[in-house]
Amino acid sequence: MGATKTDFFTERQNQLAALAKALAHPARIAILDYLLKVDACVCGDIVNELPLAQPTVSQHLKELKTAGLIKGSIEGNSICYCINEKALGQLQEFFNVITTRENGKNKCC
Amino acid sequence: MGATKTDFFTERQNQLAALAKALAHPARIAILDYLLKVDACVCGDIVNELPLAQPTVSQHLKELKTAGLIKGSIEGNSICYCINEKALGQLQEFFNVITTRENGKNKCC
DNA sequence: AATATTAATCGTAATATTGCAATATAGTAT
DNA sequence: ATACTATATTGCAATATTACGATTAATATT
Repeated sequence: MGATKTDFFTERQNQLAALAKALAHPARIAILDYLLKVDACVCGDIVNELPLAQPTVSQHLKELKTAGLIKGSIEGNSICYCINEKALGQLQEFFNVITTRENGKNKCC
Repeated sequence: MGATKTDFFTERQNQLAALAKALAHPARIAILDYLLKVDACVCGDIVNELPLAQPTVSQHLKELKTAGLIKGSIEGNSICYCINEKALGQLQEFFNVITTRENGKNKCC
């Protein structure tokens, strides 16, 4: 097998999982870290920041973009990347549900 | 290849990626949803809630437990699972960094 | 003790991800 | 036009994930 049974889960569950999957690699966390650090758009020097070859970085950027976590716009012959803040709302909302819940509601553990 | 180059990233980046990976499947989101809904430990009726076979669910539970997102304690001949609220602090903190940032800092996009 | 219940583990097939060399594409500059 | 620069795509090998049947281990019930 190996194929996720997406049909049996809700749209929201699949969407949350997809967002989490986009974050599920240290290189992609590192890319987001970098975009946050420079606090602005960045035109392609991400490759120099990472210990990975250019095609690999390009692939990770594509996954982040597909998931909606970053945006990219063409700027001459380079490309300008930046964080897409709005796209993170769903994930943050999910965490808020968990952490705003009162502690100690569990009957065991 | 297929093997992630964890050595080249920071401890924090690897840890965040590992947490995200644990969330990166709709079944595991569904398990967390269910644990939040019943707001308590649940002894194995998670299998009945999901469209997956018992060994598959057991495997997903193991991943969530390894990542620290849930806890499990033995209760007779069944096992009691519940959310581990504390373990989510890191992920939430990461999102806070992103969303507390002022909007409009991007020069393009 | 014999049987049932609950959940983990093993083995394995199908599929997905990771990483990179090689190549392609598209814009810039000379 | 030619060469250069920046990024994407392709193809492929190594590895990881997903799913489940079969089995196992442990406790409960009769």
